[in-house]
Order: sequence, then C-alpha cells, then structure tokens
Amino acid sequence: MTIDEQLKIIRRGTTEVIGEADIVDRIKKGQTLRVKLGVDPTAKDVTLGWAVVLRKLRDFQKLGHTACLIIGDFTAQIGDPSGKSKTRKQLTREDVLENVEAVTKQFYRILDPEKTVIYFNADWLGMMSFQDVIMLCSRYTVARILERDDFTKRLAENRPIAMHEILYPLCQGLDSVEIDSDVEIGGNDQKFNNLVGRTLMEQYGKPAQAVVLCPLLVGTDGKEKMSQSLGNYISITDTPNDMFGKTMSIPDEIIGNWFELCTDVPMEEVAEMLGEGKNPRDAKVRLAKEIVALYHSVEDADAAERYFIETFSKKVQPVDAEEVVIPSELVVEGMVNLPALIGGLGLAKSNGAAKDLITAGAVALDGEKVTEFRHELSALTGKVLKVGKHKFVKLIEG
RNA sequence: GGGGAGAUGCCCGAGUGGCCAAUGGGAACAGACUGUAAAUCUGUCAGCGAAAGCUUUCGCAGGUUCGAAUCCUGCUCUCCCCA
Repeated sequence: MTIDEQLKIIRRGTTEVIGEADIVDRIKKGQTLRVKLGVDPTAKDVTLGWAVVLRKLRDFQKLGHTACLIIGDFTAQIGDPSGKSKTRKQLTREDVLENVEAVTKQFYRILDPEKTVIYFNADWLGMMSFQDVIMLCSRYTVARILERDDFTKRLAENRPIAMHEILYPLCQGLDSVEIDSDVEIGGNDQKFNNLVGRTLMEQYGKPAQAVVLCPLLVGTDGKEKMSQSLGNYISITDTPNDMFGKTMSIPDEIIGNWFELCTDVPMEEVAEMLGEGKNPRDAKVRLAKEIVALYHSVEDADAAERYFIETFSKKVQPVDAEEVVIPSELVVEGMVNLPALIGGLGLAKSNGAAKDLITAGAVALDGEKVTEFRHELSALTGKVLKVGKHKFVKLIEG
C-alpha cells in the first residue's frame, strides 16, 4: 500500500491530524507505530461514540501498527474535566476495576487482540512522590493550563475549578512519555490534553507524538454528544433490533456524519445516497443495517430490518416479544393493578409514571389501547403488553 | 487576612411566614401527524394510593411558630472585590 493510500485511511473521519509529517517519516522508516488511546473507565458499555476512536485505532492495526490502550485507572479517580462545566465526581477504585473488566471484553469486538497492549496508568502515576508531582508541575505554566477552553469558560462564568483538575492534562501527557507513543488518538475534546502530551514528551527529550483527532459522535437525539449519562447512545452490545431501531430514530441531518464515523461505506457512495431527490429514510435504513452487520452479522441486519418493518412501519405485534412472568404478589383476588405491574417490570420509571402513560393512551394489550388500571389476571396472561412506542413484553402467569 | 454575594426540583430560574409539591423556560417522556426523522399541536413530568388522601422535597443540623423554601442560630460549600 502506498503512503497516500495509508494516509487516506488514517484521515477518514478525523478533524485534524497534528504532526502528520512525523507519521509519514516513521512509516517510511518501517517503524511499527505505537498508537495510544486513553481509556477513561467511567462507563460500563462501549457506545458507538466510543467506537469511533476504537475503530480509528483498528485502522492503524490494519496498517500493521500496535494499539496501546492506557486504562486510566489512576486518572479516573481525578475525573477528566473535558467538556464538563462541573467538577466530576471521583470514582472509587472498585468502580474503576469493575468498569474496566466490563469494557475491555467489548474492545476486542473492534480491536485485534494480537496487536493490542494494555497499560494501567496507576502503575506509574500511582508511584509518584509529592516531589515528583511538584517537579512535573514546574514544567508547565498556570497561564498555559488556563488556556484550555473549559477552564477559560468556567473562569469567565465564575464557576469553580478545583486544583486537582488542572493536573489532569499533565497526567495524561505523562502517560505518553511513559509508553513512548508515536501517535495518540483522541476525540476532539481531547485536543488540549493530547497536545500537552506532545509538549511534555519534548520536555523529557523524546520525539513528540502525533495527534489524530476524531469528531465527537452526536447521539441519537441529534444534539448532544453520545454519552451514557445522557441516554442518547447505542451500545455495541445492544441487540440487533435495538441497534436498528435506535439508528432509525436519529435525525436526518446526522446521517452522513454517522456513515463516516460508524461504518466503512465509502464516502462517495454516501454522497450518492444523500443526493438530490433521494429519500433520507432509505439512507438511514442502509446505515442501520451497516451498523448491525458490523457488530452482529449480515443475517442479523436483514432480520432486524424485517422486524422493524413488521413492528413499526406496519404496526404489527412483534412475534418474539420477551416473555415476562406476572409477579404473584401483584395479583390480589384475581385482579392485577396494571400501573404497579408496568412500574414493577421497569417499563416505566414509577407506578405514577405508568399511570400517566395509561391515561395518555400509550399502553396497549394485543394492540388494544388500555384505559383501565385494574384488570383480571386472566385478561392479561398470554397477551403482549405495549408501553410507549417500542417496549413490548409478553405476559405469562407465574 | 479584610469586605460583599449566593446555595430552590434533571438544568436555568421565580418565590421572602399560610392560597407552595412550589410560577416560567429548557430538557425528558407520552399522544396526534409521520419515515421510531424534522416541524407543529396536546398532555405528563417527587413517591405511594383506585380514590379521598398520605409521605418525602427548596445546601446541612437545630430552633421560633398553630403553620417555614420563606424568620433565627450554627455548620458546609461556591463566587466576586481587596491584600
């Protein structure tokens, strides 16, 4: 593969490649690049948003390079201030370890384990003495740290910045020094931190890493960045049907962007699909199938499409709704209080919320809208309960 | 170290003794319309209860009062100005 072809792969779905010339040099010299990605173990699920940078890492692996994952078990206890207008809550060591375990398994759905090395940054950051920390701090200035726009903004808005937060970029930069990374991949919001890595590596007399920045994937709401705390996410472990359905719910404007960041479909083809006179819905169906195929299989993608058309486009009952047993304690003298059932099954936030849903006409039994709260047990069993647009369960007697 | 301001529901933000489970906006959820898109209209939005109603909420802990988000005391946290 020529250098240009390799660069085309590297550049897809990035906003900026800083130090690209260094990457080219090192590839020409035949080096196996050490490509760093910091992993913040604050979540249990790998979302499509997270997958963007993981897939970029995989691109490098495909070109023969080594992925260096830094598990931020130490830094997670500080909390990355990136994009946050508030001080993050600090995680306990147990939380971190639990998340790490859940998440590393999911990484290998994307990454090649043969070409992946995992580091824990507590191994070096946790060993530093206070004197080491002070020496580190002496290599950076307050003014430079405060250049960072989160900090600038917070200062301007009279919001607090805790001292430990300004150390976060330094910690992350030190990771790069420690593992001698050639390239660091990061989301756009990591630019500042990644650049600190470059500076720090030079300070320590090492060649500076290049930085590859990927845009942040917008969530299914089409507004905010995809994140687990906002609930606008698709997890790579979601079922094919969920993945498909959630993808179909994204606003039209972000379809192209999702193609670029979440699939390998050539951009020329994407432009074609989104051209004049084309129905964006068709592009979205293709997108949804591509995504399902990537994390499940082509067959699953086809099945998910069929399910989607049956259930939502034609509004037919799903055949394979999950079966759920009606808890016996909810049955009193043969009667069941439906709000309590819906609340109890977690289909609504609370019994009160379930009641509101029934009143709003959002609840149906075998396709028939329900208006009553109390029902005979016999009138419920064997029926498909629908709550809202896309929650279905089949009720079974306990 | 000195002086000043402030802490209200997911967020912003009204409310200064009873009419406050707390105005308004945003977010979210649901219904109609759709393409599980957008826009629009409507409804809901502390918990429990079929309901009457009950319980818990206005930084934290006490107190005054028949009655407190509102008054008093102490505490915690944050911001601003000066050093």
